[in-house]
Amino acid sequence: MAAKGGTRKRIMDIAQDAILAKGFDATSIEEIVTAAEITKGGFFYHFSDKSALARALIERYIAEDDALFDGLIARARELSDDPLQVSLITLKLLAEVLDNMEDGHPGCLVATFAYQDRLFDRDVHEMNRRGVEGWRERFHALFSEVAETYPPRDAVEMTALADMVTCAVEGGIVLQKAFRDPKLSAQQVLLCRSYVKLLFTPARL
Amino acid sequence: MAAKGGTRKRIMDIAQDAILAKGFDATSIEEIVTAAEITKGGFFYHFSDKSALARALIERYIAEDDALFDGLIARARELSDDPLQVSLITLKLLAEVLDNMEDGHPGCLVATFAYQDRLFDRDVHEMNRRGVEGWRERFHALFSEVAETYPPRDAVEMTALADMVTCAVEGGIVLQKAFRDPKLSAQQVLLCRSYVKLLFTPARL
DNA sequence: TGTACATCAGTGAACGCGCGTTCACTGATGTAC
DNA sequence: TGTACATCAGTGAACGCGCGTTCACTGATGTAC
Repeated sequence: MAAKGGTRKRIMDIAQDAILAKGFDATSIEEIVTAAEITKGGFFYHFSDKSALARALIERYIAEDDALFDGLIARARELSDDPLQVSLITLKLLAEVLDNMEDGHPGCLVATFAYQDRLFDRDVHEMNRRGVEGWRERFHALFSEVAETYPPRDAVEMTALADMVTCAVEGGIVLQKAFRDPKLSAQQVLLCRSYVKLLFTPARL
Repeated sequence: MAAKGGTRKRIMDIAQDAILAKGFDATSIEEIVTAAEITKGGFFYHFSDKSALARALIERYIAEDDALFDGLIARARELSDDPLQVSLITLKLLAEVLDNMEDGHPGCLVATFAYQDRLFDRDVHEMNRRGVEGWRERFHALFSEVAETYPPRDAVEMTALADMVTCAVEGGIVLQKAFRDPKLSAQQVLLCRSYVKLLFTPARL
């Protein structure tokens, strides 16, 4: 028997793994409860229906991801005062986090849910949107700060540049799943970092 | 009654739309045949089982995508002899194609299948891998050619740079679905283009 | 300290529905002689 | 030109299985007096 409150978390962990490998609809409650070593009734004690599971998963996923990004940015700010360096360090730290995941990133719930959005209600859509919006805002703030000091060498919208980080991660995960190469998303984040460096570094010779 | 061979294509078109909006498992044969105005028996006349549909879809999707990329690159080569310009024109043309899709890109089958790979057999995995590999090879050839003439301003693997184009499209589609903003993937391709420009353009002052 | 009751975290059996698949059959078109 | 047969592109009914959901019940733990 797991610790208090352990069953709910175990259900969610098992469900998330399966959903990221097969999709939401193809992941049955039957297989979840078998893996969690409970009965179907136990599942419905914790979640009123299957869509309540979806809401709980996306909510948790976004909260964890937000905390991760905030942690990386805070750490980068400890390591430098220069806004460009803070951005570059953040992206390096993000690449390291992705690189250190054994077997690579298991997949982004936001991407899965976005690609299966007909299955979900307005609540889930809204949480998903707020998720990507949160990432956008964080990187937008970072890059805007850089642009105040270092004029960009090409005309680029800071919102699009902020989205580029998310794209590198999301696109990298898709490629990494298709190629079965766990290093790809970290590599793409580093490429994004290289762009930020070239874009903002002043010409010195 | 549709033209000869029309039913099979109609089934595939309807199925692809539904799969890109809900996932493979959640798309039932029942709903496909209803929309195609045939019976279930008719479906099984064209496809031995549901997984044969998956194979046919991914095969067609990759062939169409390959043809699209080859067309864009060929057109860019008509417009310039300079390898850097060919790359930049190709990326601009790609962004225009994405931008001209009303309601945005409906979603990439390779991404859907990659995110639901537990549902499919080795055949589908292999086709998926060859799909992303084809895109990688095309852009790798393009960028390698550029690098021979224009030394890159940052140490970057040409394979990773080639994957960056795919990432911009794939990541852009994920964001565009989450934000419900159809312009996002074209924007990300243009950002990728800006990176290629900065990376290879020689310093002139 | 003992008893009564409430809450928590499930069990286990049952349900109806929709799914993928099979199969005998059919009507229209194409081909051989 | 007419007839016999084959193939194509499906129809329509039936199947068994697994799915999400419900519900009456249970044993362990917590709280009130």
